[in-house]
Amino acid sequence: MRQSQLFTKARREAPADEVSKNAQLLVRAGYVHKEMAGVYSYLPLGLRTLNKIVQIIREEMNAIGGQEMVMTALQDKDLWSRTDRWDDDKVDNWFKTSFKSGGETGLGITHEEPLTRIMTEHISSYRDLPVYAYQFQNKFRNELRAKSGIMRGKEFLMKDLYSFSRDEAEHDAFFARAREAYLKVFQRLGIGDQTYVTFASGGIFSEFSEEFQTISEAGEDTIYVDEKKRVAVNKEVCTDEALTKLGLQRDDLVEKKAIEVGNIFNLGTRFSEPLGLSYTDETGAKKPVVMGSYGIGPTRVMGTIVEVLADEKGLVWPEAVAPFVVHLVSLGKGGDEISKTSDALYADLVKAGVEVLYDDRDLRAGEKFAESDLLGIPMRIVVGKEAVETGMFEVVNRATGEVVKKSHDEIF
RNA sequence: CGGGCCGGAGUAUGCCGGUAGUACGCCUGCUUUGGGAGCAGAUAGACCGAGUUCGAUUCUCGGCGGCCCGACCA
Repeated sequence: MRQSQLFTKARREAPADEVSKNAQLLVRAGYVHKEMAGVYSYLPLGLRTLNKIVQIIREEMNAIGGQEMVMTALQDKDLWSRTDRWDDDKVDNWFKTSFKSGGETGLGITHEEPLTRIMTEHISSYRDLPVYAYQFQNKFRNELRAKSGIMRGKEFLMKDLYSFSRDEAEHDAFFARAREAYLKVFQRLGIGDQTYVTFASGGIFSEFSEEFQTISEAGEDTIYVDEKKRVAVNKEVCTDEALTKLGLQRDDLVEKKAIEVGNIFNLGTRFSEPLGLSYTDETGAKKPVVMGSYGIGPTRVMGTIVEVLADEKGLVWPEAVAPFVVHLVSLGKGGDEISKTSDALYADLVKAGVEVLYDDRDLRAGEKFAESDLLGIPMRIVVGKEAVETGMFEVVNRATGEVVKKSHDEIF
């Protein structure tokens, strides 16, 4: 798209009320707008990036048999009472409200209960299992303290997948596949090298849950990393006993700060039993369904990518999640030879299906370059006098700063 | 939820118990055009309420809001 048509505007200074790198840069670059503490709107550029993150996760969830759906934000109090997760002294971060007609409701903090109930209408035989269902949906959590920009909000996008299996063995097999899918997701998102499967507290049905932790000073968690085995242990469970169970040596571990970008865990029959989700097996015996849950917060992931990859000049996006692949920067102005050359290249790029943001505005070169650096689009193509005279375009790699000259044909 | 810092224009600030000034930004025009240019013009501000006072942006109290540390984080 033409940048002259983009309604967002980059800012030179960071807003006074943001401290985190991700929020400062995303606000400056016009990707997000802060509505309140921990509550952000996603503007055109930000939404493009968020949607790319979502699409990568979607593809990997589909690849392991996930079926996409979407559930309601408004929650049924009675349902949550049945699993004892409605009362404020049990779960303290509900946003609760009431119906005009009477009765209470709350905005969804997670979706085990409604999905389990839905499944009771569709699962009754071993032949109906296993089932894997997921959604992307805004979650609402009344956090006492929002922090770290878009990484810990009160309203945030979440991908939550739930698995429904016949028994622990079937669950374990899927769990392993989900782990691999998650690793693939983070690899594709450009933070794979910094992201570790991390053992964390597991709850009642398994010894450990597995977190996906991305090394960053901006992280809230402390983990101990075994670089060779590419696994880590969350500080909260890092006892000698646990290390023995996991086959890790304390001497091999390095302490790091990290951001939790995903979490997968075994739910056992915690929800299926109280909500009556069971099936009849081959012998005619009735058994509770074994469940698991698998979360990734796309908005948190977006903030994490900024924290990990941005530099002093601004955002740096991996190509897979960049709002545009090419930033075409014209140094010409209305109607001159440079702008004609730029217009032609823009038209060719669009025709070739390249996602290109075209800076066709009449601004000075320095301002355009500074803003281009801030936006973080991976490839910048500069059209100046030289391009008109020699037919060679300057192609700049945002991440490395590397500059190469390419002809029109070499670009395509 | 415990603790701390803070609240005047988009940002940074000066002065002040007598109703707000500067710089940069933003906007317009002209000039300029390869790393945030110059000139001219314009726009834009005291979080809310109560109290003290002749008078409150300034002092006091109470709200509300923001940030940070901790706690929490299905």
